[in-house]
Amino acid sequence: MPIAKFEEIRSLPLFSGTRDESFRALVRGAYVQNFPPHTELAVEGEPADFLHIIVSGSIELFSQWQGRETSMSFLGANDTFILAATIKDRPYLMSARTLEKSRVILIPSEDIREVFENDAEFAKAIVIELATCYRQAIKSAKNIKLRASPERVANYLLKLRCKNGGADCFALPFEKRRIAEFLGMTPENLSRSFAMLKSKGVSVNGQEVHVEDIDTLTEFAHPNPLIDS
Amino acid sequence: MPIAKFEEIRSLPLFSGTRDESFRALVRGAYVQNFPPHTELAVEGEPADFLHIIVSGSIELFSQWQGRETSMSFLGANDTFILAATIKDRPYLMSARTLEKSRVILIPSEDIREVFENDAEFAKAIVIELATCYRQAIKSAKNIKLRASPERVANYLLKLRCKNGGADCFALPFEKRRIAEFLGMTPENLSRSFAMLKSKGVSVNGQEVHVEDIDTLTEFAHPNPLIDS
DNA sequence: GCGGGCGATTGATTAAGATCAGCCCGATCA
DNA sequence: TGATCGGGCTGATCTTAATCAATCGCCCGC
Repeated sequence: MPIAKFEEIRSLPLFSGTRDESFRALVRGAYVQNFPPHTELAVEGEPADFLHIIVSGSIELFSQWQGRETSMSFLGANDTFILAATIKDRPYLMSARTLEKSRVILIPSEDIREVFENDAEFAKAIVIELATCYRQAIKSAKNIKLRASPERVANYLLKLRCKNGGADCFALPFEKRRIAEFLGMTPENLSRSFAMLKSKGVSVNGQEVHVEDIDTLTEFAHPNPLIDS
Repeated sequence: MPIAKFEEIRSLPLFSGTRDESFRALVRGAYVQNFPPHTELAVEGEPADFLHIIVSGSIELFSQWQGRETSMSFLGANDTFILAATIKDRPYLMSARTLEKSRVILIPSEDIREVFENDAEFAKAIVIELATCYRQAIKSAKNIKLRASPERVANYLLKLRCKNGGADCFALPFEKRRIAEFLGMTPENLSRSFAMLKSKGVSVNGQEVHVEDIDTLTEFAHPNPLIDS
């Protein structure tokens, strides 16, 4: 594996404090892999053999039950999954698939657990990462349980706008049907939500979003840092 | 604070590995408090000044948005909250209230963070605890997003039965309206779900649940370890 | 023992969202 | 260039769940 790639990983919050020795132990058994779009990298229920770190591309975490499917989250460069399963040595709770061509580092779970035992700094970094994931999961649950679907869509658009530096014009990052699943609704209803949000100062054409009246949209969405971070 | 109480706490997974010195540092600033039923111990949005550990009683974590409220989880003896906020030094994402008379230990967040920095064993224990909470949150989200409400009720009853050692007769642990909120439905619909589950071999009278046909109930519920643990 | 209050239940109604079906449009490819 | 396929849109319909309203039953205090 190219040294340069590891230097990049080394600087991630998860590894920045680890001892050189520990980092080398992690790297030793690790490998990088390229995946084409729409490839399953992990299947829920299977043992967590590797911690995954995304170098580039984007990945969807999703779950299934009785033939139904729901999107749990979208991940991008430098994100990791699925840490909790690795640490606890328990099966994955979610499946993972690439949304586009993606490059992923895989580190054997056993190595992670061993370094975690011996390197206090690494353990602390993991705590921070897990606490962040946990809080994100809580926010997501609040979003689903407390808001109706057009409200979720409105807040999602506000968050996207924020990620795009506050620009009033930006692109949806994924297919609409993925976004719909993530927001806990059908593609049809996402479409209808976009239609009704026209009256709140948003227009969506294909992947392109135009926020024409941020105040009206914000007033409708009632964004809240304890949900939308 | 009575020494005996701390001995009990000392044996919790979260503290069992910590050095004596660290444990003493944690105990030094801690105090125990009794709360009457229906008392708010924490309000979402406020800074996380204390890690809470429940000695006895039961506590509900809940959230509000725009006048709506939802129950996020129920906690009992030896459970802790809200660890992630304490570690990250960020505001609570959920409010907490007692459901009955409860006894709670409060440890200043700063002490937790300091010991966390210096005691690797404590940090590791926190990782385990956080990973468990995270996985629980994911399971809960899957439950809400993938299942219709009578399915959630059925699986909730199966879980209760399991907690009661597999007995076919047991009591609901909380008021029905709390359970309804937790399961993401109205009390009316919880009532209707109970009524429809009669045909699946369950009868609910007041707080008393009677599982008369576990096979039929199970077949309807399709319990799954990746959701119901 | 008698009201009063609250949670639970039940039925009627309304609203929200899912499903189904038909159509459009742009990308792809023969 | 024309055919095909898949994603997305839209309207109609159906299902689910929320809301509203009335009643019941139980606990508690007077």
